Amino acid sequence: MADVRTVRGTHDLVGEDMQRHRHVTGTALEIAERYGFGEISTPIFEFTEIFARSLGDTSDVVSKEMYTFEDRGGDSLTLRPENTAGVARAVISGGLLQSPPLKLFYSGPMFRYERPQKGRMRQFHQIGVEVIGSPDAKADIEVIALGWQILEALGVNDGITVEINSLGDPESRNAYREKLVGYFSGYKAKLSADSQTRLTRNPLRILDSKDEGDREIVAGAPPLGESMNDASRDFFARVQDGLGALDIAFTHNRNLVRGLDYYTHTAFEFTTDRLGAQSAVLAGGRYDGLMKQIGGPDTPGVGWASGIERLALLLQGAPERPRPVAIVPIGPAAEAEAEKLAFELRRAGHIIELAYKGKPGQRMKKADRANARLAITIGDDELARGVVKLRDLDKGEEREVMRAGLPAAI
RNA sequence: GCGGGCGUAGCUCAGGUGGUUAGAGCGCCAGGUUGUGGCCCUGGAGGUCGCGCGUUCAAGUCGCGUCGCUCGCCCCA
Repeated sequence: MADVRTVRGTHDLVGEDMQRHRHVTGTALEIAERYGFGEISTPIFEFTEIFARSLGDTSDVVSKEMYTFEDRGGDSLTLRPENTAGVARAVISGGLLQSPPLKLFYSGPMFRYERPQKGRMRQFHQIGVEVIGSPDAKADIEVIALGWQILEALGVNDGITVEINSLGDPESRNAYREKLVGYFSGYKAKLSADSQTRLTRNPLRILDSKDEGDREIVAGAPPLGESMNDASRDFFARVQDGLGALDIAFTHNRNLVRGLDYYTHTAFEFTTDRLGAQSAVLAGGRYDGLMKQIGGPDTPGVGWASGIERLALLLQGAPERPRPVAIVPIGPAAEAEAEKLAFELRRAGHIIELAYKGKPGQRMKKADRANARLAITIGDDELARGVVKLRDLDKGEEREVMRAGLPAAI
């Protein structure tokens, strides 16, 4: 075999894979539109600074997973590892926030330099939504409901758990961070190497460490709730009540955190145990500090992203394609008539299969393999009489109809 | 970056302890059926056995290396 392959961690999407992919994006967009979301598409690369500033230098994504390169003009550019920063940038640079809230849906490729494994690629695709400009808990509820409904419409919400948590507002969060650092410092020597690093960089992340030893220490850590001020507590209560009123089942996972500074209040994750080591199918939260951090106005936001490949892995089978009608000409005169008929029926909205060549038997076979529901056969006899034969390929029954009445007859 | 598993036809896989022209099923193409699919029969195309080096009279098979894929760790969608 010739030595031509895709770059490690990338895949071609074709056939059933492509159908599943499109089914996910199509379904998601349709439902997002029901919620009043408009679609946005931002460039797949941005100035590196956009991601570095929004994600923070210490995050794994920025420190080791970005595809960064210098273009011919000397600018440092980066293939987007996620899309919230790009959308936020678009909102600022395009002055889109005239009448908040702005509700945006996107889908497209993202790039992270990681070791590929099940449900994880170097080029992967996400769908996502952002509500920008509303500090209201109703936005959090709506966004979670939208995610839930998309998974329901895709038929994959069986076996999915919705976990939510709150980090509180910046005041609560900072108070809690100090408490945590105080607590974990007492166990510093016993923490895993990773968590010792986190202690200075990102203490909240110690809470969801998977290390056994860490977990024992985490179990005794002071709960976040104690550090929350009334406003934060109230906000979280409204989110939970709102989800409860919609009968969306969720669990409160106190160790679910987002490490970055701009995250506030709600954090949530839709998880499954059907994706090997990857459990997150859809995840997001409120990011009230983000817009300001990348140089825009101090504007709140909430959103999520979901991996299309992961959703596609959960899909049972491939979505069915609409069945075509095949035209089978018999003889040279019918050949020309078939092309005219195909054009006419396609313009009338029908899906038409017309093979370029082959004997009638071969064409019938092709019609069958194309999963055609009907075959229209035309020979010299039919041509002379102004009729065509309609063959039902499921039942094997054949009948004659007038050529002139065709678009309506099929 | 670290660890496990696996690389033989388009796909799924056979190929005891090395042995001569490398096989099957599915799929594909054609014929049987010069105006009718599915089922059946017959034939055909398609392989540098991932790549390299080594051991040997002889390597798909053994050894070493390398590349790739895959699963897991970290982290994440």
